[in-house]
Amino acid sequence: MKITLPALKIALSTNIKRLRKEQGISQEKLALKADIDRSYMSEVERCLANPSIEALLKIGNALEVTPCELLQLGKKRS
Amino acid sequence: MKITLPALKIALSTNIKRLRKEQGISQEKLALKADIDRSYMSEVERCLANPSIEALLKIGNALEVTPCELLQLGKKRS
DNA sequence: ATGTGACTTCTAGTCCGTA
DNA sequence: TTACGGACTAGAAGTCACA
Repeated sequence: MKITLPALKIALSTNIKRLRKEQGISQEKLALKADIDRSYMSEVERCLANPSIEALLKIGNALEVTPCELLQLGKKRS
Repeated sequence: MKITLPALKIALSTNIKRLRKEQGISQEKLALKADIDRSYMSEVERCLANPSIEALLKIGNALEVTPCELLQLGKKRS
């Protein structure tokens, strides 16, 4: 079944928030580490942005996960 | 270790080409199915584009895989 | 069937501020 | 510390033509 864009954005947002909090860092610190703007990071977490794979990669590297993991949806069985 | 943007693009390109050929469809047909431009699809496969997660989603849906699978790097062990 | 160039439009992404 | 706004610039994405 097809995934929707909102669902994907929510998955991304959830994953970022979870990983960020696990590492105990603020949105701003993460943005700094990922070398992207803090207001844009905020938009990503609020599901307002539509980031490129480059942005995804930067965030992933800052959180030490693959871009793929950032997009992982809440697990489902086939 | 950090992933580089070129590496990610190559992974994406490779995955798209592989899946597309498995399904025996042309770049053009895939572009049509994904509702994106044929020339843009060509750029993605040649690692020239930096697609958004929306574009990723469209291509993934057309190929019936998750966006996550499209970004999967050539398997490596931890 | 695909690559590529030239061009346009729109949005990704930055930078600044305020609450 | 985060949400949210406006104004701006860089680059994603669409269209068309041609090799």
